[in-house]
Amino acid sequence: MKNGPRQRATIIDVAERAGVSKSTVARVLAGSASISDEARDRVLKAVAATGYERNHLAVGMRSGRSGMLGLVIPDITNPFWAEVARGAQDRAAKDDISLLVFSSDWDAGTEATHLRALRRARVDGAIINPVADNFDDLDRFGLPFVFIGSSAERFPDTLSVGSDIAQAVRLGMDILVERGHPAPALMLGPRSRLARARFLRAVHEHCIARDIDPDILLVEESDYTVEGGRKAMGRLLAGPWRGSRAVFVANDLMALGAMIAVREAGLRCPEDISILGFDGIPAGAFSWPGLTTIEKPGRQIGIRAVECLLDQIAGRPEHGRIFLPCRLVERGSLADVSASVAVRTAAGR
Amino acid sequence: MKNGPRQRATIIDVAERAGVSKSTVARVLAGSASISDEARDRVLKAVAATGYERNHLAVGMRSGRSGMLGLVIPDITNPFWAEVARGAQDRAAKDDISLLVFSSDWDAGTEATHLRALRRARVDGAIINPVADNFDDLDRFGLPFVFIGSSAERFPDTLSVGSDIAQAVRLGMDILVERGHPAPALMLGPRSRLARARFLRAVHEHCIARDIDPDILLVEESDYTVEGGRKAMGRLLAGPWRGSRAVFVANDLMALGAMIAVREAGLRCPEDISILGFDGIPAGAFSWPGLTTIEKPGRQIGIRAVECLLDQIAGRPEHGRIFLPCRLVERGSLADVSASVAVRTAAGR
DNA sequence: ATGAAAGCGCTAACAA
DNA sequence: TTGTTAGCGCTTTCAT
Repeated sequence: MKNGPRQRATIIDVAERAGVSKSTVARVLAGSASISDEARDRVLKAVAATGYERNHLAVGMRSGRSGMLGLVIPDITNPFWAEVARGAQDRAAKDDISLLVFSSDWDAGTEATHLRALRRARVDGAIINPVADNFDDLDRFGLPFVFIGSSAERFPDTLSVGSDIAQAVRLGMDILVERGHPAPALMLGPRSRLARARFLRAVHEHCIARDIDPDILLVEESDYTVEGGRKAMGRLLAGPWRGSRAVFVANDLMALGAMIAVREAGLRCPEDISILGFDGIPAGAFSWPGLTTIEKPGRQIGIRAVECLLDQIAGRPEHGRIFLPCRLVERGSLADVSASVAVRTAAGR
Repeated sequence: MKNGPRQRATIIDVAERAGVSKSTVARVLAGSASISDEARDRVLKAVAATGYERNHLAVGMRSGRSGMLGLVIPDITNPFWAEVARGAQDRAAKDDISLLVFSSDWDAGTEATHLRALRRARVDGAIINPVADNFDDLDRFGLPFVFIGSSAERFPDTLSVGSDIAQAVRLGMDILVERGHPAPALMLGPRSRLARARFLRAVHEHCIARDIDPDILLVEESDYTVEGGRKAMGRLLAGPWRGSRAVFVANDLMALGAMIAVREAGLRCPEDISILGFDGIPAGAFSWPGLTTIEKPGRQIGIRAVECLLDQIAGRPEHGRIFLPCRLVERGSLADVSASVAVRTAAGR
């Protein structure tokens, strides 16, 4: 049990050993041109010999650039956000930038605390999934930042990277129609969430384009959890049901819950009820049947967010709002009744 | 799109505004006792008025404490490691410490790069799941650190926090016996992994204690992935099978794969084959049947690792190696055949 | 091409 | 109790 620190070499040690001045060493390290080969050589050797490693704290202090970025997401334990974090990490590492990662738990107070920590740590910028309704600290935040995720929509004037929900919904409705479910039931999140409105709007747009009355769609509401999805599906199953037996669920966790409810009701998915999810969480691959879903580009969001932030910090032209396309992941939860839809509808309860 | 930085107040601004010296401000900020109420009052007011926030870079530079810790795990996208990260984050936040998180992808080179980044960032210490076989940089690492996870076992002389695999295996074998599967098949990870040996050793110890010949246990080998587990289960199903039809799988991903293979073979879990997993990943809750498994205390590991590291940094008595107990999570993948084991065995293929 | 020196924001002696 | 001062390790003029 001896793992302890040691005295670290500074630029002065290197300078002494190389027989040059601090400034020369700094120049070599910075890759400056005006350096004699001989000097550079001796400095490099001295660096190797002393095991010198630049002190980023000192650099940051002098230059005003800490070489760190902050990432504030709701919960690193949530697979989607973990993907985002991973993308951000990888992209940042490319530029030799470190990431300070925080989980806000969807709590405005916690978020505020984390943002303060980021400011004190003097990160060069931050990527944030905002939870506070009114980000009034926004102006006072005093740091370059980029918003990510659907909650960023509350701030249309702010740089942000998110998934293209409208495109995703279109993708979902299209495959549903193709499989013979032109009027699926909808299982949405809580009214308070902005993503819900956006989801619903996209569905309406689709319906209108297809000449379907959006109001004939059954709508059930839940809370984005497995248990919530289970209960909501129970309600759906207990009520009247028009059209083909398919549900477009606004999040995978609820979809998984819905699947359980179907089984509990003695029915089968997809034979009796088709389920289409939304998110692309890994667990969807292991359910039975596998969950057909729309996958959000989590990793890409992380990557683009870092790039966007870096550009902003460097004063490069800004990007505005970026919406990344989602992808259909076909597994087994969607039945194809396009050939027999009339029959099935008649036979339905 | 106006989110930009601003000029930040320094301790000098505060001092001027309060009409005191820098040192007085610093003292107030540090909570020093020797301060007149009047001075404290004026400083506090000035702090509020200027919106002053301590510059951690500067503090770190002067004091040698950056207030940051490093966390290097294989992959933040892996639910177990995400749990660990979350635990570490939460514990660190309590002490107002920030976490630099890196994913090594089980690659020694990547790990080395990340460790270098941590050193340059002058973190006060690091929590590492070591991937390098020989951590020969260990002495040269030059930072207080704590190892986490099973790979830490390669370094018995080093502070570490991990799960108690022996206890976990005992837990698993006990429930297996209780349910009438005294001699389950074993699905293990690759030979190269240290966790495998430890797992196997614990099984042997159990067997010997129960007077069972360990060699009668069927052993299949795979690679800790879902697909690997699926294939391995296929092999198991194709071969001869002694005793009750139960498999103790050394990781949940493989267990989920095994479940799929069972279904593909036209069999049912748990009626035909019982499966016991190991890890406690969330996806296990959504499979059908739910995966009965042994859950590793991921979050606790993160928490304890930070505490252990902080203690080490502060020079408090060290902890040595810590093994945290695992927990049985009962879902539906384990049949109870204790009453009818003789019959079933006879009926088995 | 190189060195000397100032200073980033803060803490910690040392004086007063 | 308070102020003065000397750096922490580095970058960056400004001279040379």
